[in-house]
Amino acid sequence: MKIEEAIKQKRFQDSWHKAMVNLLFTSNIWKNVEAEIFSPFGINAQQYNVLRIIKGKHPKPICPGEIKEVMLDKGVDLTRLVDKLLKMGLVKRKISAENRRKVEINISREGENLLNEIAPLLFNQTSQIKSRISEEEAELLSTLLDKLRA
Amino acid sequence: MKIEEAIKQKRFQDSWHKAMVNLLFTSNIWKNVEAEIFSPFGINAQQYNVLRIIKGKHPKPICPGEIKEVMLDKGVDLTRLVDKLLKMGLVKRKISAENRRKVEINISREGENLLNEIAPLLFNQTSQIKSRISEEEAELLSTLLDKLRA
DNA sequence: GTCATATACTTGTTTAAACAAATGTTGTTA
DNA sequence: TAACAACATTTGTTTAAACAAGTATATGAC
Repeated sequence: MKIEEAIKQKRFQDSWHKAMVNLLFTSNIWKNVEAEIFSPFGINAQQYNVLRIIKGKHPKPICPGEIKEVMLDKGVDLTRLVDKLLKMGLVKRKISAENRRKVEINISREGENLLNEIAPLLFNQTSQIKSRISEEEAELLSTLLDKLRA
Repeated sequence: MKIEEAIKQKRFQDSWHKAMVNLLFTSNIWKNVEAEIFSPFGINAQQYNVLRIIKGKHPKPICPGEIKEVMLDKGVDLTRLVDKLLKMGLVKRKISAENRRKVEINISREGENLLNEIAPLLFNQTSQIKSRISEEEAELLSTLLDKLRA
């Protein structure tokens, strides 16, 4: 469905404006799709991403500062986000022995299980996209988005 | 800058996954750009859009239900959003005489002035995009996004 | 060693999203 | 013309974002 029908707006200022509206609209839809995948597990996209980052360093521990560096969004409240993951039993947390300012976070067995459950569901979603645009088109889309940010 | 550098991630699952990450990342950046434009005026993107929708029907009044229909995001709390616009003196609100369940909203003179101040700033931002991608590329981007949602 | 500075998180507070329940109004139907 | 469903919006409550200020620890200059 073209963006004009999707948001019931006949005309746009110009092609660039239309593209930007489309960008926000489409990303919003994708966010909702992801949210529906995460929701049954009681987590959100941000928590999922943090959990993956923590798993990425496993079995070594990772500290909030390191997580923040890797994350797309810089203004995240890691303390309270990890609080929640801890409460759900998805991670373990302790103060570093070498540097008592630092906090060492590790993924728990339950955390790993959760990621293993969610991964195929997400993969499934992405697979549906494969039927809608070709690999070349996906690369082209990335290239255009890269140019857009410049 | 390519997405790989932008988020410091060397590899992705596949081209489709990369495109989706890029989509979310790029839309987030654009949202922040918009937020910086709106912030000095004490409003956010959602309030700006609602104000534009209200202006779009001016001088006829519009009711919350109508606004909701046109909006991209369906789960908006129109009551409290309009409360804020009212508090800032940007709109006027009264109960409909024909149907006392309905609320009639009109843009105020101050509201129109605000839109007139912000419009060129937004146009300026979009113009920068014109130097980064051509009109054909903008159309192509829209087409790819349309296919993505399908 | 002591003091200033930087680091690494944590806490507090305010503001906004999200979702369900409630209120008042109108249309419909037996 | 009650009774009931549908409608349009509001209110309440819980949960999460956002941003500034605070705490504890470490580092480095003198």
